[in-house]
Amino acid sequence: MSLKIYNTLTRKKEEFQPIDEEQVKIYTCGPTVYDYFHIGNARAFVIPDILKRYLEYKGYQVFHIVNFTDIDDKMINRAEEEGVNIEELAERFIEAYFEDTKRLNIKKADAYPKATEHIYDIIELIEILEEEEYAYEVDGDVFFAVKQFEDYGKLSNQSLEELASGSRVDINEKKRNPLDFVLWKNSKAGEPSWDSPWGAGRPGWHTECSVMSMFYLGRKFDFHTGGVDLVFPHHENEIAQSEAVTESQVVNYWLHNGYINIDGEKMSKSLGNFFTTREIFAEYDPQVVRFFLISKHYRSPINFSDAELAVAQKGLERLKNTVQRLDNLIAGDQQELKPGSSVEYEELTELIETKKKKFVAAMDDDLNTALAIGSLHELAKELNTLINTSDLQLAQGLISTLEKAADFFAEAGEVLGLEFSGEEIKDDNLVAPLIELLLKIRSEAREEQNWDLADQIRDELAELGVKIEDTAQGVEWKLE
RNA sequence: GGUGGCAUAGCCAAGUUGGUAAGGCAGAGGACUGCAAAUCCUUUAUCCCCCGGUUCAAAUCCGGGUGCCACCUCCA
Repeated sequence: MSLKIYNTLTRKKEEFQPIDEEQVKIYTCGPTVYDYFHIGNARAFVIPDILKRYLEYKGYQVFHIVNFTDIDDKMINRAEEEGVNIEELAERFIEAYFEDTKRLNIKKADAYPKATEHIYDIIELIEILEEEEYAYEVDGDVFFAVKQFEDYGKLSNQSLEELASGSRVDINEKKRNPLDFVLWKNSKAGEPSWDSPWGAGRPGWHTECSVMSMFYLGRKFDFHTGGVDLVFPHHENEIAQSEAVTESQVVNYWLHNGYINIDGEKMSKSLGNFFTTREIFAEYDPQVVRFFLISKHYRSPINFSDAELAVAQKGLERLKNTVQRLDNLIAGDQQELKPGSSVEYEELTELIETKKKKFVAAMDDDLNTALAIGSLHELAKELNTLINTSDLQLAQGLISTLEKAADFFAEAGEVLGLEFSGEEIKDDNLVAPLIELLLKIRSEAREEQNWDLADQIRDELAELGVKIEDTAQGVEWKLE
């Protein structure tokens, strides 16, 4: 079985053929670090993480680059608003990015280049484009001449004429063609700038991704990911820049995730109807947020709401519950085991295999996480039915079969980036109130002179390392 | 105007090399339970926006229509 991926470039599902059998290269358009990222951005970071994890599951080594856009209009404006310098602003939100992606259980990329670290590489690329007559300079601005690039429009499946007719582009007298885009921007007074052959200025947005992707991944790499809104113009322009230089296809597979909507309307920073990911973390476990994001196919638009998250929470809990029961049974008192024949559980073993195959087939089919999760639910249902059987005998054959099921859940969890079993990360704040609660019960028991219960609470808490002291001022406790 | 996509039960949602509708949530019934909660099980679409066609067979293919969303301006 092999992985099939929908390629925006060809508008078809294609069988994945790695350039290098050993190592797959992925470039992801990362955030502009002027704010906390919102739940829509989160999707664009989780989806490539799923791709990466699944490729690793399939035995590939993955080399993944995520860039930070740390110089552009938004950065300049926000820095000014907040009265900080741009570097500080970038640093702050890069840190926030790492915190938030960590909580979403997104694996680290191999490198996180910043645009400002590659200014001279960007200048070099523009110089080549200028030499080859793909670019022209007007008063310190440098533009890419889209007419010079024959394939312009191939990603968004648009011809220049079509793009022009629907164009809402501002008329810029300097441009030869309204669709020409800025490679190098002449800086205004007070703006950050770098010296260049065209005077002081800064790079245009699209250029950095061409430069950084080829710098780290070479002139040919496997995947480029981003949100659908980046198809045009960002990725279209990136193709133009890169391929004008390489004269051959740079990216094999373009992956674009769908939007997150609010009440059917797209969520975006410009519309202001967005929720930052960390805002949502205050209400929901990051695992739930991740589960929500992958419970639908990555190319479909998804609606975001409190109700949807609540549904995701219940769905995830259901799976976790089953795995927990499984773990409990497996860890159960081994002495109680009765001899059992493995033949009895052959059916269950087959079932696990079937669901596993379904899971893999779903992931193979354009990363159909929704279907894959469905197979987990199906297995959970079967296991629960079995576990609920009152005359369930803990025979050795059953235990090893249940272990297979638990292994499968662990494996699936690794692919999906979810933890179904094990200790939940409980809020530390829970410990103190719990102990206080027990102490209150103990006090009540003492008042009723129920010394047995009171002592039991004290002794068993002591075993757990909680030492109780009855003082004149009341009950005190401490952790040993 | 161009381009891409969507329309499946109360809600969310999977499903095209055509073969007789996954899964989740809610609802209903039940198991368990001193009570409650939690948990678990069962159950819910004669039918997949509409019309027509191809076929032994279509949610899946073809033609036409309707509605919705996105991109064509910074946006994941």
